[in-house]
Formats: sequence, structure tokens, C-alpha cells
Amino acid sequence: MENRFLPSTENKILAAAKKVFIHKGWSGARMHEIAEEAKINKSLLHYYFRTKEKLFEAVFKYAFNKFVPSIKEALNSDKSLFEKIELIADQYISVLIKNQFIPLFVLHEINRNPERLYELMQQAGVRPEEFFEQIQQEMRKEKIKNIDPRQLIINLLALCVFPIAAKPLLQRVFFENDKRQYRQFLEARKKEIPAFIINSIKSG
Amino acid sequence: MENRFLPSTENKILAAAKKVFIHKGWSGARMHEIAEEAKINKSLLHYYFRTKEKLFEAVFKYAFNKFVPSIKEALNSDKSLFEKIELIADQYISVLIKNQFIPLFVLHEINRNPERLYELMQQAGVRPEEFFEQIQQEMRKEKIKNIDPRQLIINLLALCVFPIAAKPLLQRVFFENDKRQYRQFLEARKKEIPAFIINSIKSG
DNA sequence: GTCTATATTGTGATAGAC
DNA sequence: GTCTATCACAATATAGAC
Repeated sequence: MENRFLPSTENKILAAAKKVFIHKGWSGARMHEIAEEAKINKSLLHYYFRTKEKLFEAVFKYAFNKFVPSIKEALNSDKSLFEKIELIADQYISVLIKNQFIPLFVLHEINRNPERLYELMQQAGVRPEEFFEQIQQEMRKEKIKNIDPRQLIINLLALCVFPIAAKPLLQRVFFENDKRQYRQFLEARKKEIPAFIINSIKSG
Repeated sequence: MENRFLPSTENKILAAAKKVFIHKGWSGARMHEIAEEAKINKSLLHYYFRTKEKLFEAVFKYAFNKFVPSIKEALNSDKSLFEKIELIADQYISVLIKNQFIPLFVLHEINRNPERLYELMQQAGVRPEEFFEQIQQEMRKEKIKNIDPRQLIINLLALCVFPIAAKPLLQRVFFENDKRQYRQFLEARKKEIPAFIINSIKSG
């Protein structure tokens, strides 16, 4: 019977692979570095996952699934448009703060293999088209300015993702490399972003 | 006397290196691929640039200098805050549309070597702190809402950069992979982004 | 399941002829 | 300046003992 407290070799590999792939990307990651990080033998990587490609696949799905629950939850709730915007910004930023290297990692994959990522989204049941529809309905109901829902969704994503993806430079330029201050800055954005978007819509 | 119409070997290498490095990143780029792209012998890469590192350096400076003139021009002009926001969005998006792979490339470098990038900015005379000051002055003068200038600058950058960095997926999800439509969408953002930001400030 | 040893191929870089 | 040949080493992957 397997020990439920000590991590299995497979889990140690996965944890190490996450760390290395997410920090260094597909081509920057080295199998020997992952083995070192996991404190196991290099050969075991191949025993458990056969190839680098398959190991990467597993890690990518892990990273991808970090988002899915919070995003789906927000989209499927029966809240108003403005409440959903607040919910998404809050949850998205929370996840990203805890997983700072995911944005760049995902952006890289978006450019390397967009079609597979799109399929993953479909399989996971993430359908921005539904949010799209909801925005249009809400705009008619609330008699607010008729903006392109795509612009709104992409603005929301941009405002959440970019400050994490570009963090090392932004932190250096605007906060003299003070990690704590930047963290507070990101926390503040949980409220700033929805306010920013909603204000803009209202004054249309 | 050298022919001013046919590209020199050095320029052919630089053009090819731009293409490969910008698409594949530092660790994904292969010297033999650059040579192939330039239709020259692999050894010539080392003859002209000695190492992969030095060749990358040259390419990065090229990419970096794509932004500097337009940004500096916008920041140094004696226009009002709102006019500057309009100018920056317009010029930034124009440059990015023509150089679609630069955002990811720069984001990757931001995470790989932020300190060197910061130094490059300093040398190039790009000082966001000055824009920072100007926002605060303008806010007092125009009696507009007192928001954190850093939030404003980062919002502006995010809204310009993200739609290009994540283009392959966004184009797929929201525009059924129609390149022309996505191009129009980006063009529209030249006006949408400043309107978005300015509306938000006004309704504070 | 885990290890050592090794095969195999890829990749940056150099030497030296022309 | 350009080419061919080759080095040195790094990286993924496999074979086979235990």
C-alpha cells in the first residue's frame, strides 16, 4: 500500500517539471535539471513519462487547469455583468499572484501551438462565446453603452495578465525592485481593474 | 566599393537572426536555422558575430530600438495628458502591428534579464518617471480624479501589448482565425484604448 | 522501480584550405 | 570572406544489471 504522505516519485517529477518548464519554457528546460530538482535519477523521467514532450504535456495541462475552475465558476454564476467582472478580476489575479510564471508560459504556448490550446479550452468547457452573449444581453437590459464585447473581455484579460508577465521590469522601474510593494500594487488591482472598466462603461 | 542595393552578408545574417530569435526565443533559436534562413554558411555566423550570445544581443537591441523613438517622441512632446495617451496608444499599436513577435520576445527578455533591459532603457533615455510626474501635475491642474499614475501607465501598456502577445489564441477564439478581422480589431483599439482610459478617469 | 553505462543525435564553435 | 571538416560537449533517450 502506498504512502499517502510522502510524495510518490511520479509526483516529485511532476512538481520539479512544473518548476523548470514554467520558469524556462519548453526549449530552455533541461531533463537533467528536472531530475536534479526532483532529486531522482535522470532515467526515471523517461521511465515515468517516456519523452520530454509527454512530460511537458502533463505540466502544461496542470498549468492550464489552474485557471479553468475559477474562470468557469465566475462565468457560470448567475451574477450581473459588473459583478462578474469584479469576480473574474479578483480570482484571476489571486491565481496569478500565486503562480507568477504561468502567464509567460501560457503566452509562449499560445504562440507555439495555438490550435492545441484552443482544443484544450473546448475540452475544459471554457466558452468565452457565452460570456460574449451575456455582455450583449446585459448591455441591452441595463441600457449601457454598446461596446464590442470582445474589446471588453480582452481588456479585462490584458489588465490582469500583463502586470504579472512583465513584473520583473515593472517592479524595477516603478517600485525600485521592492517585492512587497509590487505585491500590494497587484492586490490593489483586484479592485482597480473592475472600477476602471465599469467607470469607463458607465461614462460612455 | 560595396554594393548599396544587394544586402551585405552581415545584413542578411541580421535579418535572418531577427526572424529566428524573435519567433523562437533565445533557447529555441538554432544557429544552423539562422544560417539556413540567411542562405549562408553556418561558419559565417561566427565569423561576423563570434557567438550566439553576441548575435542575440544585436537582434535584441534592434527590437528594443523599434519602440524607443515613438515612445520618446510621445513622452517628450508638450501635449496634454489625454493627448499623450492618444498619441502613445496610436504609435505603440502601429509599431506592434508591424512587429507582431516583439512583445513576446521582449516579455521573455524581461523575465530572463530584467536588469540589463533596465540599463538599456536608461541608456536610451526612456524615463517613465517623467511621464509619472506629468500625470500627477496634470491631475492637479485639470482637477481630475487622483489615481495612481503607475496604474495608469501599466494599464496603457497592458491594453496595447497583450492583444498582440496573445494574438494567435484571441484571433482563433473571437474571430475564427480571420487575420483581416483581427487586424481591424487592433486598428480600432488605437481609438478604443484612449477612449477607454479617458472615460474611466473622467467618471472618477 | 531504480540505478549505471552508453547510444545517438544535436549544437555551438574552431581550424584551416581556398 | 567563404567554405569543408571536425571538435567538444550537451541533451534526449535506451539497454540492461540489480
